[in-house]
Amino acid sequence: MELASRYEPHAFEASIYQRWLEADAFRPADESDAERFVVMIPPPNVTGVLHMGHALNGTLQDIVVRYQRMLGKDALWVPGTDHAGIATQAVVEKKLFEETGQTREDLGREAFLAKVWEWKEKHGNQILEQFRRLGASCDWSRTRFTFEEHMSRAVREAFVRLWEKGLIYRGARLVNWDCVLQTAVSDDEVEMVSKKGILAYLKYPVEGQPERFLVVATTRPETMLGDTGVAVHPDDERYRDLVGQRVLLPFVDRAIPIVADDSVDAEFGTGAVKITPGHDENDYQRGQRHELPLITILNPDGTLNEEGGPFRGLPREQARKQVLKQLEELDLLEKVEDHPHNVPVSDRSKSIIEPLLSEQWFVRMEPLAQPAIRAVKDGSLTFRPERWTKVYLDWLENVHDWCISRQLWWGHRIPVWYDEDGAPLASREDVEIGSLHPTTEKPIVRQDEDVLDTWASSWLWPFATLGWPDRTPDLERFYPTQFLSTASEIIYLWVARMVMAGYELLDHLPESERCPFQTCYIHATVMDAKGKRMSKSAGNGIDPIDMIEQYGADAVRYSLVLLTREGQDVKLSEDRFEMGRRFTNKVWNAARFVLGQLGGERLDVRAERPTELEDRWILARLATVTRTVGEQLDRYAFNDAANELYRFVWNDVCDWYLELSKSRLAEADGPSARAARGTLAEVLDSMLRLLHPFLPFQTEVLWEALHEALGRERPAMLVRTPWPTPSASFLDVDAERDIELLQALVGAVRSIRALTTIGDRKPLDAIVRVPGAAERAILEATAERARALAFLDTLTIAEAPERPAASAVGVALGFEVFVPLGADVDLGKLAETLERRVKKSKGGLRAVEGKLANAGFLAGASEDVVEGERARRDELEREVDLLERNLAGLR
RNA sequence: GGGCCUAUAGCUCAGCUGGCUAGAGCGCCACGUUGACAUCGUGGAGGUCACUGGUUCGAGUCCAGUUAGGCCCACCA
Repeated sequence: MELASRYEPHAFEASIYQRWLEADAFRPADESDAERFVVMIPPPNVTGVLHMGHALNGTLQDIVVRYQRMLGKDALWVPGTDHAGIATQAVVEKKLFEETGQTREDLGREAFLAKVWEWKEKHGNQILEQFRRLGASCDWSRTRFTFEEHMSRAVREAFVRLWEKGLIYRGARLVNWDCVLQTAVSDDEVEMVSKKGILAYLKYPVEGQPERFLVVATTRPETMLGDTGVAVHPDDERYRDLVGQRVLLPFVDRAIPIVADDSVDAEFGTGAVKITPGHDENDYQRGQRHELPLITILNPDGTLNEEGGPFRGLPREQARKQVLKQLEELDLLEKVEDHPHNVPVSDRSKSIIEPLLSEQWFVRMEPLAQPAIRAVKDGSLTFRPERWTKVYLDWLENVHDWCISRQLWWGHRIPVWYDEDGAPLASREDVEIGSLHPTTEKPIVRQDEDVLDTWASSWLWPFATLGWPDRTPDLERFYPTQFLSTASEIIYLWVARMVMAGYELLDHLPESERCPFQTCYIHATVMDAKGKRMSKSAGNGIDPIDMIEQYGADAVRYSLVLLTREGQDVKLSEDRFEMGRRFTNKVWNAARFVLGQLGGERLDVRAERPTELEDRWILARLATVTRTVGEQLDRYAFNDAANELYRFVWNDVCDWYLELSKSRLAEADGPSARAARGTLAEVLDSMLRLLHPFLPFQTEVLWEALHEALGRERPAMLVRTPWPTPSASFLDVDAERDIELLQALVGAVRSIRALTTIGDRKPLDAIVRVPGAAERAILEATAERARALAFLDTLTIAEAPERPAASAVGVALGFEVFVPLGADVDLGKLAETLERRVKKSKGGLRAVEGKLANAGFLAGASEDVVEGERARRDELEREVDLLERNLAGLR
């Protein structure tokens, strides 16, 4: 096939992906004894649009899965989406309101849910489509959705099991109330945001002591209407006589007690704090300690209820202003100060969270946490980077009960039914209204209205996707999984809970096999160029699909991996993708060059024995790189592997091997040319395989072209081709060392040539004197190719220069380079160059001598190492000597 | 308040268990190619490795402290 001179990703990506799908290339064999390797995608929200975090995470997972597949394992990557209760419901409600002016209540539960499903069917696939654009090799036949029928069964099974063990309870608690979405949200969905805020000093008249006031400081004056006490520190002299007395609450004329409580900080504000048990977690606890009543002053929508006295019906923000205004009019407001403080904000609606007393369902977490803690302690679960282990453990060791009920419609309905007296019944199956409660024998009258937190389904993800609670073949075969890659912010929300669920619910397995994944890899957070987190609201996001369209999926993948150091957040700007684009272009052109050389002739690559030093060298490098990259991928060191390949492809293959081969390839069909072609084909073959996990599309195209160029039959697709094995027979230490000599020679000639002119041209020939006979032999053998690389017409390797009168200058590494008589060498610059090199070499010499002189080093180092250092010292000494002689000669 | 992370060339970052004569990519300067590479190659300038102490024969690398930036957790009204 004809290959364009520039890699054009769009010409291939879609069709290559289609061919993978048609070949069913991403699906593990139905029956196989091969080792398995399983990855579960962190299901993105159905409402989601691919962002850079997804793109990075998708790339990393795909690299792992493709690599493992090539190793011959049954690699399975299960894709899917999360129904994301609040987020999705909010999207659809908003759309409904915009289009028809209706609310969900107007439609009713059934009809509204139908709308959400309709929306999901229409838009819910977008993000998975986007994963395909990236090249994700998921087994799409196993695509799952957290709200599908099967998941509902799993969710109910889990709920009922926990219920039966007494781990689920219903209780009145202060929960984080989202007044916009009108639902409880969990602690983990609340974000603390720093706000300007105020600190208001309110004067509460002391009962029975006219003209005496107790001043309390508060950031939320409107909650005073729910006050049921005032607390001071027991040791606070100022208020000692007031403890046990009462103050009169303005507006509602309620007498509330003054109590002493250790939790009060006498230094803060006035040292007196109002107690509002219904609207503050601390106050709730103080209220409990002092047996104070609890008054709720808000409606679920955030307006004041009948307890609000004159402010009833006002939204809380307005109530705050009104309370202050009217207190001022009554002369009960001492002052208002600015007071920056943290305010809880809902992740979803961005509205300020209100602590509100309500009836909710909870899961007792402490017992579930124990096995999850053991999992990391006994090594069943490893975090990468390791430091996240501590974050995970800290949370588990101080875990709070989990509020699992949500006042939403879009979600798994809580599988609890009540009889006419309100006695609950949890059931795996739907319970018919009117049937009898098995224990109370009273008729069932209703199902609980609430639904479960989204995470109450996604915590079952690693096994429910495989068929649990049924003991399906998939579950038997693919659980537990090996690798989970996700974002740090969901270690609590998701990762820890999955581990708990695995241990708790997969009780048919021995404990050692329950942990849902072996390695939890926490990927970098993608920041913008200024180091700010990328987010839609900040508008600083870079759309991965835009980048794919601009640079190609492979380039985007490679750029992301090159930029992402393990454990290090990554600052991203658009121009960073240029790096990946250049690399894909380089690979493309290197391949194009090689393919051009092969030219359709049927070549038995392996039959061609290497004839030259550089053949042996590049094959040795290939063997080393193959081994190294394999090891790096085994330990999920993606960035290291990408760097290794980058250097190999660009510096070794392109800059050296291809260039060295050119003069040989020119001689049509000699043994050297044939060996070069054979080696090129061998290197390209392995290189494409090594690069495939990173650049799946491009390598697949080139793979086909390679086999065509070799006149072979159409091969298996690269996606299903085995990973190369590092060939031990290629390992060749001598070749690696000798090529360094050659590279040094070329470097020396190049640098002297740069400083030399003949008229207005550069000299076209040079003579190099090499000190040792062994080196000379090597260099003579490769002089022809070195000449080409140094842009010379002739290059003579000689023991003694044949034209001794020529300007002789030593540059580096033991060579003396002579250029023709009449050449004009920039002596000033040359001297500078030499001086720099002398300085460097001397520095090196000092270091080596220091090492050798050093008793500790000698004692700690093996004889080989010491020997190496000695050789290095001798070499450096020669070098310094030569350089200094030449420098002296110059002057 | 507790915990974590980061500080190395103009920019973005490598530098694993201490041996470095501190690297890469981009950018910049010079030269060369334009028959694999709307490019590529070669050469070069540019760094007291945040600061202060310590451990060591030897510290960018380890320890302590300081400073600056970022993140997470936490109930200061």
